[in-house]
Amino acid sequence: MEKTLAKGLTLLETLARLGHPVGVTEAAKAVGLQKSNAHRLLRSLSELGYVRQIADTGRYELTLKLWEMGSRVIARLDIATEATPTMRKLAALTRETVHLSLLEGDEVVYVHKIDSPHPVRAYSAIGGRAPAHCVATGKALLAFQPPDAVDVSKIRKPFTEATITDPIDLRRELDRIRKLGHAVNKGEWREGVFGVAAPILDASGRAVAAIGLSGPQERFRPKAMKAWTPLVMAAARDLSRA
Amino acid sequence: MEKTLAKGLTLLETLARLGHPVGVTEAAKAVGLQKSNAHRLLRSLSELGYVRQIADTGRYELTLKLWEMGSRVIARLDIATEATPTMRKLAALTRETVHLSLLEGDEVVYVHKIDSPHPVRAYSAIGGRAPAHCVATGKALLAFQPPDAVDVSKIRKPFTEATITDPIDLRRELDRIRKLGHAVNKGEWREGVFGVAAPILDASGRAVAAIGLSGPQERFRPKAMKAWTPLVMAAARDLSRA
DNA sequence: AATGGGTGTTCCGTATCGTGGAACGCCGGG
DNA sequence: CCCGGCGTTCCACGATACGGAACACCCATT
Repeated sequence: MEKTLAKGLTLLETLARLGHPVGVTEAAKAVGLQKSNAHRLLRSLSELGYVRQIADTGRYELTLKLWEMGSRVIARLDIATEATPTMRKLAALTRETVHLSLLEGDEVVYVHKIDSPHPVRAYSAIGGRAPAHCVATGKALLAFQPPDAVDVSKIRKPFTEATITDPIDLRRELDRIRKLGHAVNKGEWREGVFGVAAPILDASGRAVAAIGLSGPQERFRPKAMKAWTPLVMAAARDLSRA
Repeated sequence: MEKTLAKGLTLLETLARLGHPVGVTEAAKAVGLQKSNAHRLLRSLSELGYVRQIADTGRYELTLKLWEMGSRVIARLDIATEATPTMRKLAALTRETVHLSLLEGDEVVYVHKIDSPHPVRAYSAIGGRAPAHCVATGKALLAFQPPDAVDVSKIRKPFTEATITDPIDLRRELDRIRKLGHAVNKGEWREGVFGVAAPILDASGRAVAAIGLSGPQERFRPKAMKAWTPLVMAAARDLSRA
C-alpha cells in the first residue's frame, strides 16, 4: 500500500465528508496527521487542482475536479441517463421516491433519484450507499448475480430487528425474489422505511441495476404494494435489454 | 509536491479520461510509469476503493467512489439543484441547449445542462470545461468578478479567429457585458457555435454562476438572439439573490 | 500597548517508503 | 512446442516524505 497516496486520498475524502472549508490544523486533526504533513499534502492537492485555498480565510476547500472526474465515470453508465424518463413516469404514477441503484460489493449506490412530492419521505442522497442485503434494490441486485459474484454464506450485519442476517434466510429470500421478479424491504435497514424494487437485466439475465420505490411504512400498505409492484417491474423491464 | 500522491491521482485521472478498463501495462504507458510501479499504485487504489479489478479480464476500472465524493461537492452547490426548473423553462421557450456554468480559475465548468431537442447541437458534457474568455457564460462570469479575482492583463489563448486574446479588447468586452447585463459568443471557442448568457449574481453583485444558451450559428441569428437575450437575463435574475 | 494562544508556513536531518529492473508464471497465438 | 507479452512479485538502494522545532502573523484579552 502506497502510504502517501492513501494519506492524500483520505484527506480528500475528509474534505468531501466535512462539507466545509478547513484550515491546516483542522485537516491534520481530522485525518490524524502532523500539521506540516497536512500542509504539504494540501499544497500538493492544490497544485494538482483538487483543492483551492480561499483567499481571505486561508482555508482549503475542494474544487470541482473530483466531481468532473466522477462525472466521467457516471456518464459512461448508459442506464443512468436512459432511466430518467422511466423513473419520472413511475414517480408520477406512484407519487413515491424512485431510486436507481447499482451494486458495488456488498452495497448499493444510489446513482439517480426522483423524489416523492409528499413532504414525508425517507431521506436518501444521490451518491449515497446502503447495505445490499437490507434494501429492496439491493436484494433485487443480489438475487440476479452469477453465483460466484455474491458470498451468501457469510453472516450479515443487522440494522433493525427486521434485517435478514442468517445466510440460510438470505439465500431463501433471494430464491423468492428470483421467482417473483421483485424484492421488498420491510424496515430491514431503517425502521419505518419500506420499499419495493425490481432488477434491470442485461442480455445474459444479470442485474446491472435496480429500480425501486421507497417511503414510509404508512404509505406502503399491502394494497398499495400490490398496485405498485407491477408498475415497478414494468419499469425495470422497460429498462432491461433482453 | 508529494510525488507519490501526484502519480496516484494522475493514474486516476487517466482512467477517468480513457473511459475503459485498462491492464497494468497500458496504465503504466499512459501515465509514464514503470510497470511494477503502476501495478503497485493500482493495487493501492483498489485497496482504497477507487478502482476494482475485473474478475475475468484482470483489467482495472474506476469504481463509483470518485463520483460519490464528487457528488458531495456538487450537492452543496444550491444553485445546481435550484436552477433546474428555470433551465427547463428556458429550454422549452427557446428549444436550445441551456448550460449552467461556474468559474474556476480561467475556465468555466458546465455543472448542469438541458439539451436542445434539435438533432443538430453543439456537443458539451456535464463536467466539461471551456476557456472562460471564449464562451458566453465564461465572459458573463468574468465580467462580474471583483477586480482582483481576474487577471485581465494577460494575453489569452486563441481558439478561433474570433477569439478575443488582447487584454485591452477583453477589458472592453467585459465592460460592455457589465453595461448590457449579458454576454454573447460568436464562434470564439469553436467555429460555428454561438451563444448568449447572463450572470447569476449573489447579494453583493458578484457572479456565482452563469446561465446561457448555445448552439449552431444558423439558429443564433440576430432576430433569434434579440428574442432570446431577455429570456436568458430573466432566467438569470430569477436565480440571482439580490 | 503588551501579552498569550493558536494559526499557517518553512526548514532540514533522518528514517521510511517507493523505485525499477529482473525474474517468474501464465496465456494465447503462430 | 516456442515465443512474446502480460500480470505479479521481489528487494537493495536512493529518493522522498516525515515530524518536530522555529518563525511570522493574527486576534483576543488584559
